[in-house]
Amino acid sequence: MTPFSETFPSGANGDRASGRRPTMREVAAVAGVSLSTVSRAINDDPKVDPDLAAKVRDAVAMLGYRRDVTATTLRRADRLSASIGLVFDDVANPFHATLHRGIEDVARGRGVLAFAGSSDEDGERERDLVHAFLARRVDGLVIVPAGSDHGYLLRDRDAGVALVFVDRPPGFIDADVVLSDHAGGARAATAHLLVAGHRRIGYLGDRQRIHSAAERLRGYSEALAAEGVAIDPALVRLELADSATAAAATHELLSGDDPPTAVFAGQNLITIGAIAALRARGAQHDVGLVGFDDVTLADAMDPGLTVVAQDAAGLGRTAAELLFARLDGEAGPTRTVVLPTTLIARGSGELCPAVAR
Amino acid sequence: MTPFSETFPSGANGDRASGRRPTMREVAAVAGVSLSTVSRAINDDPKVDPDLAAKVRDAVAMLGYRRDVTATTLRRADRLSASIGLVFDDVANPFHATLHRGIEDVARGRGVLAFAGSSDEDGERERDLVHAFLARRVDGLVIVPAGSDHGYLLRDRDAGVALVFVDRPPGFIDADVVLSDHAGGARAATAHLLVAGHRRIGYLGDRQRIHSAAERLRGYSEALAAEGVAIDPALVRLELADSATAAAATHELLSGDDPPTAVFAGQNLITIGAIAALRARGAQHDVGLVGFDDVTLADAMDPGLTVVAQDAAGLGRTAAELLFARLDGEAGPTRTVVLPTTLIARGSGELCPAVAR
DNA sequence: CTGAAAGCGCTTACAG
DNA sequence: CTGAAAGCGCTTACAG
Repeated sequence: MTPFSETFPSGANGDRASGRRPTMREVAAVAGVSLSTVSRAINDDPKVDPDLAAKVRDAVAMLGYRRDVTATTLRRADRLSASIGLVFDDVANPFHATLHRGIEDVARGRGVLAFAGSSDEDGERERDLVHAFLARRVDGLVIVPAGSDHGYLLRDRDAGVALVFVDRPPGFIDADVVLSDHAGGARAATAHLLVAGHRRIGYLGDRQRIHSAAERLRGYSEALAAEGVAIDPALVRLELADSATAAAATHELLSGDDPPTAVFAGQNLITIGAIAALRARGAQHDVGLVGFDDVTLADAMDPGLTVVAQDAAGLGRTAAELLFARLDGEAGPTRTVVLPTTLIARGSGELCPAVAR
Repeated sequence: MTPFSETFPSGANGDRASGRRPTMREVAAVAGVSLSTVSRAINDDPKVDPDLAAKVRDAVAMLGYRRDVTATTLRRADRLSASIGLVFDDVANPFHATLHRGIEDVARGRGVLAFAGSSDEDGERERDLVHAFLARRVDGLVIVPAGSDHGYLLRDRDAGVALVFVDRPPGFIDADVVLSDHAGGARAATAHLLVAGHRRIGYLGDRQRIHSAAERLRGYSEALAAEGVAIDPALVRLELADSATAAAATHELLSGDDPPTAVFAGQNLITIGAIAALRARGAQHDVGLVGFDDVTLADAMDPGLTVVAQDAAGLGRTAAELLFARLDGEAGPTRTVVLPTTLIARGSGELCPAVAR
């Protein structure tokens, strides 16, 4: 920006900068000590003479010096970068964003910063992201797995990269895992509807290749079996990936010969689709509904929406704690932590079956 | 993990790793060429002999070599790290998370990765985060400003760090800014209620020190003035920071002598509080309501929630585009881009004032 | 306790 | 077109 900037004709972007960051060498010159002493002082080495440390502190303040962590990482014996990488389905998805925050809260306490990226549930994008993180020397990775084979991480795990998988287990690699109790939550939701007197309970599920979706279907089935209620395949609709499909499936279920008196929606978007269908039919006060995953405004609905809520922030915090334990040198066998879900009754799950059906 | 790991007694974490990542030097040895040639081949330098390039490619594949971007950054003339830093109020906040995704989508196209962090609307945390990002040599920063003085960034801007502020303008620094048309959106919301016949329109606003909140109040005032409706201070409640406070303020407004026939809620959480209050009074079909910012399930409410929606993903994409334009060397004066909002009518904003009031 | 020197993994003038 | 050498900003044995 200054007229003299063209006196630095180095790289293509060489003239982007009109200033420079001060280096440790310059701090040493100003403080009148050696580079080694500056490094030690900045790293709070207790062996540094207090007077020299003060001189360094002054020089740092005067120059506005800030350490270059990338250079530090390159030279340190442990090669730690104080950075981690996070792979989500989508950073904008509320569940994943809350997970993100849980991880951040724990990382912040250790001065660790997080790269974040979205796989869009594509295994190849997951791997690309992971490789991009590793190229930037992250100390560890928290991954919501999209792909089904994580063998590509074996070499890096053996090189010391800490690894934690969240929400779904990884494939072909042994690593720490943090999960919600999907089956237990689905069991609780279904049992809740059974207690209200429902016997014909529809199930709307996501793609079964997704671990959590398969687990939730299992929970639904187990709860019915526990009460001796036979599973009617006509009441089960799977592979629903968005709200529109879920709404259509709901309409189909309710238009059948012997329709369900209640519906369990196996996921956020599915719940939204089910609500839309129920409202379109004016049936929201007649058909019971429990959804998996909580939603904003759930208690402002009419009736309020009963859900099974996951502790997304808790999943994130737990994942980060496992990750840092590994970085701290914990060497035991890998662990799988399962966090409980919570049923929140708000009205839609407490509707009783219509008498004259 | 191997029994021999204690033969590396270097750092505290020195025995964490049982393997090592291959270096460029090892690739050179395997390929039988010099380090320089490997570097050139990996950087797709067209001057490298195709035969040698092929040898390098093979060695890279055989060793599973991946470049260390931090070392690259240290040595490159332009010092670019292909990383940027993002500061949000809260990565878990839906508006910010969507902003995040918009930025990611543009950055991904350039092979750039993003660090993300939450300021919790605390200026000091914002600055700490920014400094932590800069210590990791980010090329640029996208900041939703929490603090009011960003002079601390002047030196870094002059050193070539690209800077874009989103959602609110920065203080004491000249930089590119991307904003929603908060005043215009609020004007449209208020005008929409005026058209429905409302003359007594309550306003529920956030803390006025927040730029967007002040702008929204301005839009409300201007719309009333344009129709010759005097502003009644008794109908305006400001400094509402959460849903509970907003609900209480709504109750107060509606319990007054000459209550409003409609309410404009100046923000997400405020809207949720207003809905809760209206429902608690059974007034949701009588009192008009428009909220600023869209919400999940808004169309599943009864009545559907009319809102003024921001284009959060568009704000993010625009911010990233401005950032990369600067990194590409664009040197012109700083720009402020204002993105329009959209009014989405769903029912609550189209209720007419009760006749006998 | 302090400093001079080596070197982390790369890129890039500089010769050839 | 290729290689040997210097050096980015740091940390860390090694002497003193």
